[in-house]
Amino acid sequence: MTPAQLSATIVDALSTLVDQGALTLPDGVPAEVTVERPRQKGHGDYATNVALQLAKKAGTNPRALGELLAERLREADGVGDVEVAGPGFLNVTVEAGAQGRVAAEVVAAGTAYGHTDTLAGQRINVEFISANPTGPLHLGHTRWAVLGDAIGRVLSAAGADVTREFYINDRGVQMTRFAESIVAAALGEPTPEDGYAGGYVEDLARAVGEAQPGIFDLPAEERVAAVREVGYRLQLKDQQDQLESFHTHFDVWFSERSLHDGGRVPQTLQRLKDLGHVYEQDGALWMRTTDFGDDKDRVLIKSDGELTYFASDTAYYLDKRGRGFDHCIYLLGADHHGYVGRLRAMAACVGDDPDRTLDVMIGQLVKIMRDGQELKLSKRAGTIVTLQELAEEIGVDALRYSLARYPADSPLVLDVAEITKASNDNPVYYVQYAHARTCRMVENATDLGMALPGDDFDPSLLVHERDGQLLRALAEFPRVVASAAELREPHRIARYLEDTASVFNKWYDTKECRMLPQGDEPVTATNLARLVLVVATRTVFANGLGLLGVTAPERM
RNA sequence: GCCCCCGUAGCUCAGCUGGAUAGAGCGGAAGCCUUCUAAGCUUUUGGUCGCAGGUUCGAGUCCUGCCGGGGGCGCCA
Repeated sequence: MTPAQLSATIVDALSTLVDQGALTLPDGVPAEVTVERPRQKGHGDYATNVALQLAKKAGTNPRALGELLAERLREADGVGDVEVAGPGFLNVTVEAGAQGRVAAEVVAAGTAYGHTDTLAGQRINVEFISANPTGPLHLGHTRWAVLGDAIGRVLSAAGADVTREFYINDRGVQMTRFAESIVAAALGEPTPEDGYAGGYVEDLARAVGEAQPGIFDLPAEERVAAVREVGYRLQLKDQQDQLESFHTHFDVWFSERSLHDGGRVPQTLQRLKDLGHVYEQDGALWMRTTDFGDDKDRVLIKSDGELTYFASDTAYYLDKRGRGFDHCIYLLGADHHGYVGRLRAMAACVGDDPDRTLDVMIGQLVKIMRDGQELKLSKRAGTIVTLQELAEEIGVDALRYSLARYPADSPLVLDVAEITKASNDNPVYYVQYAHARTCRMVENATDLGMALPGDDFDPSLLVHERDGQLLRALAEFPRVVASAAELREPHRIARYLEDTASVFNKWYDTKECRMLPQGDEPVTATNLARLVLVVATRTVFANGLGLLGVTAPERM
C-alpha cells in the first residue's frame, strides 16, 4: 500500500460515513488527504491529521471524528490497525501483505517508477545558464547547469512536456569588446578597457589565428568583425562541449541575433504600442512597466537608437509564447534578481498573467573553498574557476550531486576536499555505493539460480520491521518526484535518496533480512521475496540518480 | 533609503509547503568483518531554531517589527 492508496482509502471511508449520515461535511469530502510518515516510532506506519482538519467543519471535535473514522478504516483492505492519538492524529499500521506488494509494483514499473502525470499537458520552457559567448563557463554557471538540467528531468518525470533552452547573448557591445580583447592578445597589446582578460583570451587568439590564418593582418575594422565571428563560434562550441560532457543537454540553443534577423523585435514593439504600454520620452522609447508593479519604467530603445537588452528579452519571451509554451521558467543568479519585477511587468504588458506563465527562480551564489581559502572567480582578473576545471578535479558525478543536493535559494559553501573525498563521507558515493550493492546482490542471486518470482511472489513474507521501513521508503518515491517538480526543488530527490540508502544499508546489515540463503541452505520463498525488494530498491536508486543526471554505477 | 535571499548542533546543511519528543552528514569518543560490497552498520557527544511580539488546538515553518550576513537597485550587457 502506497501513501496515495492509503489516502484514497481514507477518502473512501469519509465518503461512506457521509453517505451513512454519520458525518456532515458542508464543503464535501476532500479529494485527497494528507498522509505522512511519522517521525516517531510507535506512531504507526502512516499518520493522517485529517480529523484535526475536518473536525471544525463537521461540527465535532477531532478525537470524536478520529474514533469514528478509525472504526471505518480498520475494516478497509490492507489496513492493519488504526489508533487515535494525541489531539486527533490517526496512526495507521499497514498489513504486511499490502505493504510488500509495493516491491512488486516498483519492479513492474521499472524505469517508469516515480513518474507521475501531475503536470501532464503542460508545455514548459526551462531557460538556464544563458551565458555570454565571451568566455568559459564558470562556477556560477555550473550550479545553474545542474539545477536547470535536474529541474528539466524532474518536470518531465511529472508528465510535463519540457524544452531546455540556452539563450545566447550574441548581440551587443560585449561581443565587440570580446573581439577587441582577442585582437589585443594576438598583437601582444594590453587588454582594452572593459575588455576580457585571462589565459583563455590568449588561447582563443591562437585558435582564431589557426582557424583563419591571416585574420589579424586585416584592416582594423574588418579585423574586429572577422575575429568576433570566429571567436564567437569557437567560444560557443567550447561551452556546448563542456555542457555535453557535463551531462547537461539543451534542446534549443537560441541566438539573440536570430531574434533580430527575423524582424521580431519591431513586431514586438508594435504590439506593445498597440497595447498602449509604450511611450517616448527624452528621445528614448519606454515600456510603462510601472503599470504592473515595477519600480520604474524601462527603456526599450535608447536615445542613440540602439535596442536595449530588455527589448530583446521581451521579444524573446513572446517568441517562447508563440512557440506554444504555457509556462516559462527562468533560472537567474541572485545578482539578477532586479530583473524579476520587470520581467513580470513585461509579461503583464503583453497581456499575460505572470503568475501563470512566468516562473523566475533566483538562485543564490556559490562559494568554493580550498584549504580554508575561497576560490575567487573574477573574469577580469583572469582567475576564473571554470566548469571544466571543477569537473576535472571533482568529477562530474560528485560535482553534479554536490550542487544538486541544496535548494537554489540557499547560499552555498563547498569545500573541494570534502566533495572530492571518495568515501562514505560523501553523499554521492554513499548513494552510488548503495546502488552498486543492490546490483551485486542481484548478480549473486542470479548466480545461485534464483529467478525473480512472478505470480508466486508472496508479499506477506516481508514482515520484518526493516522490510517495512524499506518498503515505505520506496513507496515515497513518486510523491517525492511530484513535489520536486511542483516546487522546482530537485534537491528533494537527493535528500530522499540519502535517506533511502541509509534505510537500505540498515536493512542489509540486519541478519534476519538476508536475501541469499546461507551455505547449502535451499532457496526459500522468503529469499525470493527479498530479491524482489532488492530489485525494487535498485530501481529507485537508479531512477533517482537519473533524475539528477548522476550515473548509477553497478560496481564500485 | 527601497527590494530579494539567508540566519537551525563546533562546521556544511535538511526539515515533506502549520503537526506529535527539531534531524542528517562531517568533526570528537567507543565498538562491529570466517558467509550478500566495511565506500557499510551500531552506540555516544552536541540546540535559547538570530531577537521580540502576533495568528491557533499546535509555529523552525505563517504575519509584523528589529538585529546580523549576502545580493540588487543604469538610456550596462
